[in-house]
Amino acid sequence: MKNNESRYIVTSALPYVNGVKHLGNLIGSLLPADVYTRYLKLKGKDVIYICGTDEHGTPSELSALEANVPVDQYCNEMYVVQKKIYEDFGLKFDYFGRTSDVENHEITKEIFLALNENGYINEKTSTQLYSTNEDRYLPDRYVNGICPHCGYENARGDQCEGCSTLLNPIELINPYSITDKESPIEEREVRHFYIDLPSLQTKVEKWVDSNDQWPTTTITIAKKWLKEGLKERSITRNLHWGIDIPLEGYDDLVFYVWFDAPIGYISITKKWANEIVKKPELFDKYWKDKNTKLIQFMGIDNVPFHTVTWPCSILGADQGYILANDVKSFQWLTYEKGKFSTSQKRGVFTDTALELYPPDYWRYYLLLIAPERQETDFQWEGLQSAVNNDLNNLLGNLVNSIVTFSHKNFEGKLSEITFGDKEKDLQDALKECISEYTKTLDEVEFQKPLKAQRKFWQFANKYFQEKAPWTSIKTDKAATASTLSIIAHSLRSMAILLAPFAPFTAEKIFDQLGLDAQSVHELKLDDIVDWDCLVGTTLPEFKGNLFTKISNKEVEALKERYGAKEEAKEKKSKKKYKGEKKEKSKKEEKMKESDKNTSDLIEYDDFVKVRFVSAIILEAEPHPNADTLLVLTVDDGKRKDRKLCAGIRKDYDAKDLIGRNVVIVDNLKPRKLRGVLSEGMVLAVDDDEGISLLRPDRSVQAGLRVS
RNA sequence: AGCACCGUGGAGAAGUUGGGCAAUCUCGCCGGGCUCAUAACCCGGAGGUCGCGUGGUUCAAGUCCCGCCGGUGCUACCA
Repeated sequence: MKNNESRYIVTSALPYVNGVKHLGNLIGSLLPADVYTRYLKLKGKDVIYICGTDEHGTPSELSALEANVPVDQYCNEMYVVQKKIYEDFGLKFDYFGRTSDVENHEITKEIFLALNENGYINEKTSTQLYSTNEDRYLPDRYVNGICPHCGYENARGDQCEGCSTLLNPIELINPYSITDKESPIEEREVRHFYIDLPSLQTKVEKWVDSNDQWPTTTITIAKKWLKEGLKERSITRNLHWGIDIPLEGYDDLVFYVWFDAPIGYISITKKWANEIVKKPELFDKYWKDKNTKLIQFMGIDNVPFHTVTWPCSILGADQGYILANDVKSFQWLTYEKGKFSTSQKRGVFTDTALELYPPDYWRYYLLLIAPERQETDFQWEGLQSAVNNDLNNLLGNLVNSIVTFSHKNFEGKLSEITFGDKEKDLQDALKECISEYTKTLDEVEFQKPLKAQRKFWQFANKYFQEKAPWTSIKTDKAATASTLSIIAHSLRSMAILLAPFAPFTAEKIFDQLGLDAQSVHELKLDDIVDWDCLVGTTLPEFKGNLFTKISNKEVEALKERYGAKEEAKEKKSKKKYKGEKKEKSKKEEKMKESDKNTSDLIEYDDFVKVRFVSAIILEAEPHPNADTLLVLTVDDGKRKDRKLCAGIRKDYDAKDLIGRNVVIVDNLKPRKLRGVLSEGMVLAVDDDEGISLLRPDRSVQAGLRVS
């Protein structure tokens, strides 16, 4: 039955070794790849799941520096930490390796040499900034300085956030290292190897075009890069931590992490073949046989590397490695309407998640909201609802019910099933569930197969309710026994279907049904429907609830603790504002009513907190990135270079504003508006005719306080 | 700025590739039923001009086209 086509390699984007990942990273590739692998196994396919840590590059070096340990030791430690977390989440890799392993060094060098042999490698020199105290060359994003175009003081090496001009770090005035601001900076000539992507464009384009079954987002991104035309790309860096260049005289260089990281998929498989299963011949069978299907999971940011640059390396090296058959990408997961942020401590990280709740709670909820088509939002109430309503009420309670009822009346013995109309409906519902489940999983979707399962859970509850065994027990014991038995069999099917998504729960259900818990992972699609395998067996005594509900109190506390509160409030008020705007245009009367409301009076003390001062406009120019904004330079009595963004462009010409008196809010927290820092706010009113700036009755000097 | 994606009842999502009879699901809300189980489960109901345009195409648009507004991401040496 197993033919050549049923061999798969599933990969998840390699998590960077630096630090514990948040839930977005988990659902963005690791978790779906695990579910998909488990599903392929359920289908009886020959499949391996390959992942590992991506370890090279500047961030590793810096993190190690901060932790005050050698970088290799740092990576060793973090590798262990991450690996443990993923295992605890039930991610069942065939092998979780590392890009710093010797196999990756070897294969990366081989690929480089092959590319060089085939004429796709060029050497070039460029000027790079070097931080003398740190003894490091500075990647673009690790250097800040004054923007030569707009004078913005903290322009990044790659792009000025003030005027959004793309920059080369050597253009910066007074550049400094963001990791050591005091360190003197030198310009140094360095030579680097470049991969000649332009020469490989036709080949990779042909390959991309042959993959019209890819998800749309994947294709769109790949084609966009190709359309713009590929540029030569440097594949080496002046770092210490990385893979050496296998040529004489380049001891100061290592490969750029993005060159060697994806090669990790190959090298980790090699290590798996050699050391885990000890069948070295499997390596070629998986990676060099055209009948292997490579399915890669990743966040959307990784798509260009997996559809364009890495395939270019493989195609250019031409060593027979296969390319991806499917590149499944995920959008971002947001956290309570904001971003997950390591620095601001917003969001839940994988280690703390496991301390809070069992892995299946997270797996179920995250997969239910998997950001497949669009960004989706993690919300504590969502987790609560998924756990309480879906898992506990529908599934857990049904198990609970059957076991206790059966023990009360039948000593846990399961009888044969008598099939009537209702039973046939239940069978049909399961068939439909399986059909939806396989159809959507074959399309590499995750929300839908879960929802299909939930639908069946509901159906089973409904059946149970309609059969009302607590009533029938009084009159017809045999029929009641049959009802319990068919539900017990349904639960067995549910467990098998659920196993790829929530493996621990599936095991628990099997255990409660008196089956071997581990066997739930070994059964195949054909084993799911079975209406007599439990007949005559005895259910074990009730082993306790499958789930524990999450209380409202807990949710409140969690929100507080993990930084969800503030942001949520902010967003709410934003929404309200939007809503008001809508009403304003449609139902203005309501607005007037709310104006009359006197409950919003403030104390004098509140008023004096806001410092309104007079100012004079010195310059005005259009905002580079926003059609509605003007950037004003004003004299506020203290400085003559204060910049304010004002949304008045549709009603004012920049040139008419020079020299005008205005009133500004002096102590408003500066905020960046579309890339330009606005230090304050100009007062204006707005009616049907447009915007009108406020000004003193006669011309006055700048810096006078409004009182 | 360019490009891409997104904007669907109070909340979160599906539906947009191939336009078609009642816009789907989960939660929340209102009312009812049942009691084996963890205030569970089951049934019924209210609530949406599918961001905006009195825009275009069409017999027909949430779905295609145009414009606008809002949000997010990417723009190649952070990974």
